Amino acid sequence: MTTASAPAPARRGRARLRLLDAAVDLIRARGLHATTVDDLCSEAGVTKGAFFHHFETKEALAVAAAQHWHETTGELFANADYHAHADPLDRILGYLDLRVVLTEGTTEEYTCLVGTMVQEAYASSPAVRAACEATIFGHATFLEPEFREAISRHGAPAGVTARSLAIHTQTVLQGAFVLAKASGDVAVVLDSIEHLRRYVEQLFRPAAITTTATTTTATTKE
Amino acid sequence: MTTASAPAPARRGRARLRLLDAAVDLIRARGLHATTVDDLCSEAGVTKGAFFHHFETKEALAVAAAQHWHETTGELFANADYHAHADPLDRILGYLDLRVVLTEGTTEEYTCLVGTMVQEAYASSPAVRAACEATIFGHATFLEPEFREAISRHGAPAGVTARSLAIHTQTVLQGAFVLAKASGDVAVVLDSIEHLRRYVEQLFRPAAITTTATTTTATTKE
DNA sequence: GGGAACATACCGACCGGTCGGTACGGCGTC
DNA sequence: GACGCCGTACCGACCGGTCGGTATGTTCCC
Repeated sequence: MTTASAPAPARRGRARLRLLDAAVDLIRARGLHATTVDDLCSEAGVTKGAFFHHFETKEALAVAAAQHWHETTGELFANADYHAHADPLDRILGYLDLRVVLTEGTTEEYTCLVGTMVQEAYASSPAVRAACEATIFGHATFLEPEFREAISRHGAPAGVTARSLAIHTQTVLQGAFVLAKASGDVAVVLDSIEHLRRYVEQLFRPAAITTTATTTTATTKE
Repeated sequence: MTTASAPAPARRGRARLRLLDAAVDLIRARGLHATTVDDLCSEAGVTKGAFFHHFETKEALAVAAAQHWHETTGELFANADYHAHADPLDRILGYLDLRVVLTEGTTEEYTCLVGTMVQEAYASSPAVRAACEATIFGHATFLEPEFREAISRHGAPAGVTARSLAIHTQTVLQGAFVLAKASGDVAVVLDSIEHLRRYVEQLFRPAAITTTATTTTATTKE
């Protein structure tokens, strides 16, 4: 067999990654408990033997999937081009714009793996809970410097900290995913991001928001 | 055995309600799929025969539990005394104060049943999803008149509707529950409610918020 | 006495996990 | 450079237990 030829699928050595990708897809759609090991194996195109060769238990796969999710999504946001803005507020709004773009596709495609998993596992699996916590709050930490710089540049009301704002951003997104799953409509995500954007702008650029204004920026429906 | 004496628990005739209460407790702690019918029966102190006498399937119990949750929590908010405020903004802030008070207890005691269930069931069970949607958005509808009156009295930026604000309030709460489960700390709920309160105040009473002020209202930690 | 409200025993499917075995690639040896 | 060797990756049949659901009583109340 050739060493680096193109068309050969080279299946061997990829079972772990295929299982992690399958886990991200299936768990987001069905939840952790409803996703069986056999489901994951058939979705990944591997056998049960391969599964338990790479992961000691199903719980261990869930932990690894959370880390995998953290790495892949972290890479996505780290490479985004909204970081180019000079004003930290523009970077924050650019982040929210990116979150809007990322709502393309079906519900199970744009919602968050760890937000789904932690609701099921927070009380039953300390390892999964900790992995989800690390992912969510790690992402908040990633966003924190932008808020810190925005506060030092534009000021902020008493009690408003960069960390708290970064976490609140994740709160709004996770909550929006819950309501999107309940309604089957992505519009609620876009609406809540819009409210969050308005809150941030009011905090750091209060002149831009005019109460009872007639500015034609209504993109949300209803 | 006496017919209607006081200390007798009068167990007969209450299996359905006991099962619904058990479902609220167990599903919030373990999730829907991880909660078995046997778990529910032993928690409720009834047998499997009673379970399937009252509910055709486990899914039917989940739907009924969502409705039961809707009724009991709806009663709680309908009877709350924040409705006495004359200014609709005060009623909204009073609602948020009540949500803060309701975070007493453990995580599984203050989090939301339907927010937990819908994450697992939105794709697999249309009936459960619809029941959760009705509960969440029904509660938003309950809150909507306050925002409508606040807008008509105080004005609002373009694109800000009463329904969207009521839904956004539920978004923040549901998201806060997700992060509270991930961190095991209720503080994130209080912090996000504080941000939401600040957003609402900025919308309807902008003079109250002073950027870079030194007002000593810092109740959140960190 | 008849029907609603339970209780008890049980079933078949399924699920997480095990285990003996196989395919493959690299590496030292002569 | 062919060969033997070994460790890793992977296979798939199988097992013990669990789960949702059923069938068949039994009890209570009108």
